[in-house]
Amino acid sequence: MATIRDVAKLAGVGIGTVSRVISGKGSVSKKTLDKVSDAMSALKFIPNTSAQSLSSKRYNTIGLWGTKSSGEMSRATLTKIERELQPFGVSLITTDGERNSANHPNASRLSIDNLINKGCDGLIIWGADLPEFDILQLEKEYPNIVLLNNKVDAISDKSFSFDHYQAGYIAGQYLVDSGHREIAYISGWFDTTDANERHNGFLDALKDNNISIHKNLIYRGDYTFKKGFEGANYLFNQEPSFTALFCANDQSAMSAISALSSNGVKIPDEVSVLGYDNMNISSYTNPPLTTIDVPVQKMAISAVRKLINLSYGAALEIDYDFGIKLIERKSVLKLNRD
Amino acid sequence: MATIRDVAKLAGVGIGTVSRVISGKGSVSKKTLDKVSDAMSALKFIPNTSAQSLSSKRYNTIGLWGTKSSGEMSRATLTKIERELQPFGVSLITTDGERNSANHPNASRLSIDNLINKGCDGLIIWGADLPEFDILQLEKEYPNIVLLNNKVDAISDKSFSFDHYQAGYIAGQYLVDSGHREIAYISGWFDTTDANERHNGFLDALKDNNISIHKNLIYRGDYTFKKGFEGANYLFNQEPSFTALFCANDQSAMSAISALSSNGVKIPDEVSVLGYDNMNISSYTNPPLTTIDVPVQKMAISAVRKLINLSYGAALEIDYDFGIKLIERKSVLKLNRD
DNA sequence: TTTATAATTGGAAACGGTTCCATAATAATT
DNA sequence: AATTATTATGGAACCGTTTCCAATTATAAA
Repeated sequence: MATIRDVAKLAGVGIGTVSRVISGKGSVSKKTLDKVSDAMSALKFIPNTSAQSLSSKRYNTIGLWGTKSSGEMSRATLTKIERELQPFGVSLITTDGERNSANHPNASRLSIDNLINKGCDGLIIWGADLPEFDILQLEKEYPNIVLLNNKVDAISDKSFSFDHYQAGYIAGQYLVDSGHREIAYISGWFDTTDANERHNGFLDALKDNNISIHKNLIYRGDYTFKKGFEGANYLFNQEPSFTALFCANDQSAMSAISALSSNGVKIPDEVSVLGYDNMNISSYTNPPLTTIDVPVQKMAISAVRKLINLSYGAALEIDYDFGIKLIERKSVLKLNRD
Repeated sequence: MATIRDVAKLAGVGIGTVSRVISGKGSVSKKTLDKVSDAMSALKFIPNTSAQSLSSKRYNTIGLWGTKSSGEMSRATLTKIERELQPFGVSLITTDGERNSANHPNASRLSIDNLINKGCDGLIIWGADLPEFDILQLEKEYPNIVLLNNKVDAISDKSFSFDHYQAGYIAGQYLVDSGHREIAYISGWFDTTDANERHNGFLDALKDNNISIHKNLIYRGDYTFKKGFEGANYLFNQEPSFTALFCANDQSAMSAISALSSNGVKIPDEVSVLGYDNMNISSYTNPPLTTIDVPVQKMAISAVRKLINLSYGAALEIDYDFGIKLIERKSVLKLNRD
């Protein structure tokens, strides 16, 4: 591997000049620039990143910290993030982070520190696993962070999240507006704030309409296909019966539809199903799934852009507004249409 | 940030000793080890990775190179890979690689070089985008690579792939054995070798049974839900009719089932559907999907382990055998059972 | 006790860049 | 032409480790 000194020698210039050529900063005359460029390609010179980072303290890397429970981030979203980074020559280092637990009360922070120590110029904290206090603490020590799918008011400019309460509310209201009164519900986990908000929003909408869900018609799921399937089978055998089913995410909604259908239930004629997320696949279920659109990719993109501004002093435009959209397809029947 | 010299001074030892403590290599007496450890934690010392890499030429990072067309690698698989790496203190850097094209005949190699220059000890080349010649060339210059979902005979010990030809064959044979003669087919893209192998295997199985697919019953898909849906609708309107449909992956199979069902076609009674991949969701379709299991995660894990051996001189056991399994669920009807 | 052997230790040199400052070459101004 | 401002340039010092070797100390053998 050729070094900057080899290049300097071959080009007949000093190492400072070569460095200036590499970085494009500082002034170099056209003539020397050519000489150096030639030498660089003759030697197939490639700057050593470790040396660069060591002396400049810039790592050209950002870290993505998230846990299994951060939610479904598809490869596609990851790719979008990488695409934003690429023009800046920055790469992405991903981690499967730890959650805090009884035995490891600050496992999360430790795994974050680990990531930072790998050499990151900034961090995307994805999901709402980390207690707010810890986030604020972290942000104080290490300001180049950005929250994805989580909101902390004190650093709302670094938060890229979605109003899950409002979205849950809209979901509930939509079922009511469609004339449904007997409503069943397959929930998700309740270990993150966004899950709780969605839950509360949904329930509040019903409450505001003087509707309550019969306790037999609530099934505690975990966002998986499996629990959606099992949940729907469970609910199918419960009393009272119901005309609509809200699922905390599309995955459970899809498998709930399958379960219900295979029990001979006609959807939406006999039971309406409302999902949440708007996954790729949701347009291709039978019937196509009516669902709340959660624009993860948009949020992710905004988050990285903000992080780029923060970490590299760029001035990219940032979008903070992720409107709530209910995508009407065919899985919810309007009972009051006749 | 405390440096190794700060630690050395506080502990009253030389920097070499501190370095030995950090790495755990070389001998250090119990007493000094304690002194140094104390000093390290007192100063919250954390070794600087850039400096370490610069002088040791070890980066503790491996790169994952793949393109959109590499196939569906879920976040779950990525996580599995990270989990294998974690015990070695190695992290993963992912890239959305470029494919070669007319204007950029060696875009792939360039983006790979880019990744290498970021400082990787090894590389996972995921998918079969890269021409075999380029792979061999790359492997010569940079032996720490491993192929995932691709096979190059000359470096079969570094190839972790699945016998797609055989699997395709088994799929075809299964439909025939189940008594199907009128078979339709939604293919995938044909731009990677594995896609072609699967295709050939499937067709050869039919040929060996003297069955040919009517040209109207072949739909060229692209592995997406969308094309699966459109394809099934297309085929539904074709003559002649068919009793079985093979889809090149589960995604298209799922949406094909939806499309067929919404046209009133009973599955599997009227049309059997066979998928390929065995995704998470495939057990929860209606009916549950019969499909070929492609153990991506297993393959990925073996690949990383091999790469760890290669890059860090470990001696992990490697599994090269990824058996082909056809998962019988409910979407294929046995016509000859009566 | 003496000698041979092994374990421990310190620190200079090297890794390959960036930064910064002194100096040289040019250009602009008077 | 002399002076001043600007642009170019070289290279020492530094970033924070690892590596290696010489020197020291402890241990075992004679």
